[in-house]
Amino acid sequence: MPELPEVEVSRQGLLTYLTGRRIVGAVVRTSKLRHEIPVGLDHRLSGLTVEAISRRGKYLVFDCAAARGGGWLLIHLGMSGSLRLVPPATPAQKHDHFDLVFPETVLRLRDPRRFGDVLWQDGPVVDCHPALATLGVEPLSDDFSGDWLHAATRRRRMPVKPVLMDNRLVVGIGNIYAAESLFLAGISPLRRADQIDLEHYRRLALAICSTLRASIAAGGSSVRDYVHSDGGAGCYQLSCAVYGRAGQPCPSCANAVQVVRQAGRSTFYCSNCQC
DNA sequence: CGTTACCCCTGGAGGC
DNA sequence: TGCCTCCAGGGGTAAC
Repeated sequence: MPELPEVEVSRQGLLTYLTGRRIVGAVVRTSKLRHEIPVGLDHRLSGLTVEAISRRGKYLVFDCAAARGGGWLLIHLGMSGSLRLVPPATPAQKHDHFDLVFPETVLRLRDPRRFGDVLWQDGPVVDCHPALATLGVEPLSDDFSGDWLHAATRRRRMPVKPVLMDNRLVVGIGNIYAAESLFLAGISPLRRADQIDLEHYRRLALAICSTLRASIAAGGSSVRDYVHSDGGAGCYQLSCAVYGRAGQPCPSCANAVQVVRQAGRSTFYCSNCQC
């Protein structure tokens, strides 16, 4: 579920329901996800108001009266995390690790693999939190471009695909969108990052932006349902050109889509269209 | 410094 | 039916 577009659409879905709402408590059922959930978080959150919800990379960032003595709640969904709004007193199920409780609704985090995170940053500044401090550029911001990408990869001898997934460089690009963007740009995922020229990086940056934006636009309705309590019904499937399609015809040239292993992850691509 | 190998954790799919 | 292996949209760390 969660790469940048899914997190962004979740954010947009939650905005309407939670902005301006007062937190009455939190429930921690599993203390350790990727990191330990801070002790006393329930007490710290109680009485604070959610003033805004933003996103940094794949983190959801809840502004809990940060400028007025509160702080920031950070939620990362890892590989298998999901958020739902459920009615108060809805029984928790297996893997429901954390609740943010409001008078009229509960934001519930479910995460079977527990690669997600619930973190807290006290005070007015969120960027100093260790989880955010080393993050790279937002791919949908003005700071991101082909020229920037080209300059930032001059000493990167790794294949371009794992470089795209390095969140110290660019955030939010996971295994799916790395593959899809490289396909759209006609660049092989095996190419060394430092051997790709400026023109191709300009194509790649445009491909990344359009892929992410299209996914945000397309994901809207389904992830909004996902955020609501009716999760499960009508699971939305993103239509991919190459990801997950090993052996199937490339949508452009009909050659079989290839799959290889890079840095422990599957990489899908068309060896005819991408070079 | 850049790069690799491995670890964290559960569940689903498919082979036998 | 069970047991086994492999795979999964993320990310951190130790070691070379």
